[in-house]
Amino acid sequence: MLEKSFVPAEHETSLYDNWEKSGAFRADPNAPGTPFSIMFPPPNVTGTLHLGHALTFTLQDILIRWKRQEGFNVLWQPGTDHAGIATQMVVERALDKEGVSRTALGREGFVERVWDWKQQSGGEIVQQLRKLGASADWERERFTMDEGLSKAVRKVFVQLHQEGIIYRDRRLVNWDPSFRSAISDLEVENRETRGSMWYIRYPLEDGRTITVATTRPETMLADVAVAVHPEDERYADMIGKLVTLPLTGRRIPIVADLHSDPEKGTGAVKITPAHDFNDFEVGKRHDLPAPTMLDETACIWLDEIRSELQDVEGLASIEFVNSLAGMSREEGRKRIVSELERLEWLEKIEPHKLQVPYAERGGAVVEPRLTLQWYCDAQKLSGPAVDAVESGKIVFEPRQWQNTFFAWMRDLQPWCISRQLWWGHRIPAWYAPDGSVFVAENEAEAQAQAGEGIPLTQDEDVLDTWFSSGLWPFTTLGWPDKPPELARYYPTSVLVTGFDIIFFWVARMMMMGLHFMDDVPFRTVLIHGLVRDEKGQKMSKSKGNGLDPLDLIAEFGADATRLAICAGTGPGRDIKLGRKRVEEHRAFVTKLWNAARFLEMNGAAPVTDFDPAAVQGSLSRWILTEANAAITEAQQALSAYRFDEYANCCYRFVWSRFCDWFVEFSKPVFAAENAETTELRAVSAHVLGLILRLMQPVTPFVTATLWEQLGYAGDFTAIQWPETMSVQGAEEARAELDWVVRLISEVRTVRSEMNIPPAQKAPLIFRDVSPENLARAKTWEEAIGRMARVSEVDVLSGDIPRNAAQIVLDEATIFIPLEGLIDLDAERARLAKEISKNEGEIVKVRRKLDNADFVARAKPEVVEENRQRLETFEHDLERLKAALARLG
RNA sequence: GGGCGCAUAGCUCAGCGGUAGAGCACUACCUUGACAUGGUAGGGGUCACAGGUUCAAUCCCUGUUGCGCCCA
Repeated sequence: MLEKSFVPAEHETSLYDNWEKSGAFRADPNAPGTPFSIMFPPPNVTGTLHLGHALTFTLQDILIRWKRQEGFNVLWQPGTDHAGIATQMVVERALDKEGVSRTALGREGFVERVWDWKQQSGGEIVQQLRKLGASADWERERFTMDEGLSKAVRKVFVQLHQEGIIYRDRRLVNWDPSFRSAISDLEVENRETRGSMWYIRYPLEDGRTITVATTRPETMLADVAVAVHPEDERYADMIGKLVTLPLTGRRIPIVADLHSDPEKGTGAVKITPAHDFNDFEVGKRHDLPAPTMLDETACIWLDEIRSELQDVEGLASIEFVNSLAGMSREEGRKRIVSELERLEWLEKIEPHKLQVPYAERGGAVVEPRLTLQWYCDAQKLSGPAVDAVESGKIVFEPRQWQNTFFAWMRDLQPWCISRQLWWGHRIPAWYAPDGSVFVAENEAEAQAQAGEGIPLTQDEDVLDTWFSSGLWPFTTLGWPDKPPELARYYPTSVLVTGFDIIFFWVARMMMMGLHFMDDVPFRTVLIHGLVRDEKGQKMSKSKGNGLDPLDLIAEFGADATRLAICAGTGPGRDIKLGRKRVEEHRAFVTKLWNAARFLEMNGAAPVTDFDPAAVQGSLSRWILTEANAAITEAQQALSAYRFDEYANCCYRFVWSRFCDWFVEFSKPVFAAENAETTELRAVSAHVLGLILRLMQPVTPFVTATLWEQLGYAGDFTAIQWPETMSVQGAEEARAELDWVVRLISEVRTVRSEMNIPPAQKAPLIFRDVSPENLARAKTWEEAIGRMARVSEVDVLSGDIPRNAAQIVLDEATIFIPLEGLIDLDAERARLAKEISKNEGEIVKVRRKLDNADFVARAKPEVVEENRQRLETFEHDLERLKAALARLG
């Protein structure tokens, strides 16, 4: 006997453990079946489960479980990435607490500590994903720093280097002065900030001055030119002249460059190539030097400008500039501005809004910095990826996201892949004392290239984490070896991820996959939205509006959490989620549980060899037909990645059909104990089984619990997706039950509107009823009686009852005599309302049909449909009017 | 500044060239034997605004407004 209610916490853990132990999630490349594979978007190894994970992994699990049921050879490949910066931060922070510094520990010792950390507390998230029910093949779990994946990374690096796609270059990068590392331009977030525009006068040698406007006055220490627009008449005769830079006394030229916007500021801008991306380009165009004046921590650093410092009375002072050394950029700015003010070279300060680059991780203000780094020429890899999307080999779902992809791919910048960190894949490049570089998969090969006896040192830097993530779809499958799973599961079927990761990861997997595997990494890219709170705000720790999915699971169950996510996931749309939403969906789990309990109490149990085609009863035939429709709809919804429709379809069938009508209609049959009862027990058990199978992808726990406790045959993890059944007399059964449903609904409505207490039963007296419909009413008399509070079903003989409510249902008029109970005025008002509704419709339909253009041009079936509607309305109207007339 | 998306019931969202829908919330009634995490019924919408195309527009096109996101 099932418990009174389903308590998820009592079942989830043991169910999941059993599934995992039994190997239910295991992929077998040697087994038959069309492959269906999904790669985990690897979460950070430092990560803990948040709702964004819950969303993406729930959707993936739904697809995976569904495809498993459909008999595909399924692989869901799990794993985590090593998250270079994040992990290094976590471990450094732990070391801080012990009073140990990273540098004191040394590189080897530190990396060892990171591995220790990973062993102990890394990968918490993969445990949490189990709580969600994620049915990944955990035996295949991979980590981007695994030996196999690391080997692949080295191989890829070496090959791309040989192909000239990876190279070393000295150019500006986004530099995080707090981590002291280069970061990707994708990891920089530009925030609009209120700042100032400083107007500084630079003196020409002829006594004139030119005023430059800048948002970064401190970088003037490294100015190498002033640029004006070539067509700006104000400055035309200054081009080519020299100005003396205040503070440093350096003499720099005024150059003409299109970069200067005459509309902005004064139209004259200072050029600091080593500290601004635009200025860097200007510097290249005019062959200007690019001295740096900030060190790796963004403090003022004079080594590269010291030699040119000069004292100029009232303008420049070596002593002053020297006093700035080692100051933070913020402090340096203050000192420089006040010195300029003191010397009267500062013209004015205006409030100004500007974009300030912040590091997404850590939040430091990013500084452009001129360094030597490794780059990947992504542009050379991009062609095939763009082709793959254009030709439809890769399909974005929803499709519009391909535009975002194209826009980024068209404007690809060289990808800086080196990071000044210790945790990550160390760059496989070795240097000889003379500076020559040897790129090889290991030191021995590098040594062979360099020649014996040449001392080599390996590059200190590591690779961007996304470099290894980009290889994920094939390195997790064993590449560069060629194990069977690589051929079997690559290309993968669907990639599921949020739109925020299209550039970072999706595009890079495409480029790498196509280059090294010569085939796309996945066929479909399913892009979903972000999870927001109930008010539509982005969830974040600082706002404190975050919701822990583990709390939701603990309180409402994993099934309810998954249902809420599934039902709320419209195509490509953000999903608003709160506790209340999850609570609502728990009600559905409960409803299903109770329906199953009812059937169990009434002796319904699975029957082996049950044959839907042999079913006789019309109620049974009807519910089987409805089940067929639900199966088809669910199938279509999932095929189209319409998770909302899939959930909706489950709701409609289980709640609005199965529970609301089928279960209610079956009560008298169960009570009767006859041949029909036996059949109905088998049918209801069968349909419940279909429901469990239909809903397994979204609510695996409650469905499995019911499956096992009610004694359904076979291992739940191996159950199949339901197929539609052939049902005899489906149309007749549907016509019959639909009529009874309409009758009950009408009677209920009338009684409710007349305020007739439910305890007061009343007969139904039919007039002008067809023999067929009368027979239906008689067959279902007991159910009609209970559900519509009807005492008996009769045919009118003799006079029309006085003081009766009247219902028009198809050909029949039905009287509900309620002498003394109904308010005749209310009944008149009700009928009048019905009449006016009908009349309104008739006017609308007539207007159409009277329009010659409509009849001539509209599709014939539309015209016919409207004629039918008119007929029905007129027919009902006539009877309703007669009913009203009878009341006097 | 460029691009994209959204605007439908109080809320969250489906829909879509021809009858405007669901869930929640709300109102009334119901402790009837699966379920009060429930049942029954009901109210509630110029489908943002203005043009256009069409026999017909919530739906397609153009513009406007408001909101959100991405890129510069």
